[in-house]
Amino acid sequence: MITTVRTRYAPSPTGFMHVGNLRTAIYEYLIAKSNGGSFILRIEDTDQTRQVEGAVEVIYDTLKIAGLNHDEGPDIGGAYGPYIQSHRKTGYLEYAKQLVDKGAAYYCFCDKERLEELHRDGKEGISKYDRHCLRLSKEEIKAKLESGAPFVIRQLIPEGKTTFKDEVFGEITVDNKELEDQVLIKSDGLPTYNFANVVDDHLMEITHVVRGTEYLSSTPKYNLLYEAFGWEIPVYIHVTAVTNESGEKISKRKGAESIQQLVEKGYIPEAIVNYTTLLGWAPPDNREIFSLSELCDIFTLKGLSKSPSVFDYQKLKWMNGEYLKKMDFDEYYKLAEPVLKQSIKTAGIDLRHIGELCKTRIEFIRQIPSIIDFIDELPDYDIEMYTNKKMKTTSENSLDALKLLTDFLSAQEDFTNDAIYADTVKLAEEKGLKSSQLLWPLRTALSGKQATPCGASELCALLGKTESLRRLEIGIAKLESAQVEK
RNA sequence: GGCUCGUUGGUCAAGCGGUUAAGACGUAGGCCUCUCACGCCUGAAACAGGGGUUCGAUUCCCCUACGAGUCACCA
Repeated sequence: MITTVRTRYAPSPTGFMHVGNLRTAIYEYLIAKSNGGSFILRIEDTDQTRQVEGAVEVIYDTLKIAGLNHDEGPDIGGAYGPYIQSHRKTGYLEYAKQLVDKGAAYYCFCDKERLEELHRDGKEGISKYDRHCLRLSKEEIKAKLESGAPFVIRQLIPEGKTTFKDEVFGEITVDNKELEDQVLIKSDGLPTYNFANVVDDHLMEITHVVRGTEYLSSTPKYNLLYEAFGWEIPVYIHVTAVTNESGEKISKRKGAESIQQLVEKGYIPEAIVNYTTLLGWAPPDNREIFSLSELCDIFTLKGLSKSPSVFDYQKLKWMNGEYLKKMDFDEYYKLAEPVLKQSIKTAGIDLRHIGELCKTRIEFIRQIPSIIDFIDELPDYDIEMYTNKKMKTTSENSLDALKLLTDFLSAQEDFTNDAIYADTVKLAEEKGLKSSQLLWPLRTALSGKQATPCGASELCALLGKTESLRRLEIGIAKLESAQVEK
């Protein structure tokens, strides 16, 4: 029998998606796509008290940013709709009643007060529903229902043990004594998440249920439900949590950032997806840089980790730089151009070239201004920078060098990088100097910075003759006034 | 507290009874170079602890410690 793999990402619309959420979605997507299956989006909004404005849009937006295109969902439809749980409420009660008829569930009329009391009296923190309403006779139930008394429907957990198989954790057995008769249908008539989930997964023919390990302990109850209905149990894949440096599961409350915020901070979506996938999953080989479609080709359940992973910004930052380096130049330039335009007002500068120089030296586009800000305006710098042991320069010989260079550059006609470099080296040779003894002071005078995106000769070409000479003059003045002070 | 799960360098992680215990980020040092960066090379750094099983345990079993999850008419 050939069954198509169907996975679903089933978030509740809280208006926030962090890397933990994203990672679950990625794995669902990859499991489906690596098997030629379908990836479905379903919104789990059965809690009417927690509706958040615009929350569903955040989910659409995030999936789109990440490139996780779903095959079915509220916004695009599909053969198994509707894809918003609150829109499909009609069926749940009927299914719950089926369970009542089968003896796998029962009506409960206990009010909040009684339940609270029950919890309060519970010993040692263990408090299960006491099956008070299970004792009700058929007639009593009928009478209460007819009188319009509010009710819930609870799952009747049978005696024994329940075993289920998870693809990452293996077989897990739990004594049913640990399981509570959980509510299936709430008094507002809506299903609980736990019930809606089972019914919808079955109705939507979901083959692989992927979710966080927080559901590991309720999985036996799901299995009991599937068994009571006589439905086929899906493949379970429980994925571990993503934590912060302190080992706490990341959450909005703990200061996690949303995917949208990460993108706003300059992280490239592909890098976020790449890094997030590797957080809790290891590829069969040693590669680390993967596109989403490459991941589809090589993804296997085998690489999923059993222990939680700490989210490491440092490594994500590195990966972001890697993506920037390998990015197609035009695509990169589209991102860099606005930043370049803003930080360079000087006319006649080839921005594309500057962009090119920056490309391999940054991890974020926003780092560009700080490495090129000297172009518009020479920053005030410390003359200590002229002294460099390795370059064999001191403030004294730098002064001589700058004077020499002023004469030399004034006379220089070919103001291209190659020509200036070659001629400067030649000049140094003639004067019995190391080329660095000219080039180092030159770079310093032109940029006033410890680090520049290119060498001294290229700086000359970049700034032009007039500006270069002007900056040399400033350098000379700085060095001379320092000598006078001595 | 009960139950369930987990524990390889600072972090992500490979390993699936016999290895000098991979690799990556970070870190230290070096090389290259007109600076920085890129790139390249090298180094430091780990099997939580204790018992078994076995000729042999990071790998299998048990106990302890630590951590996580869960115990709602929330998802």
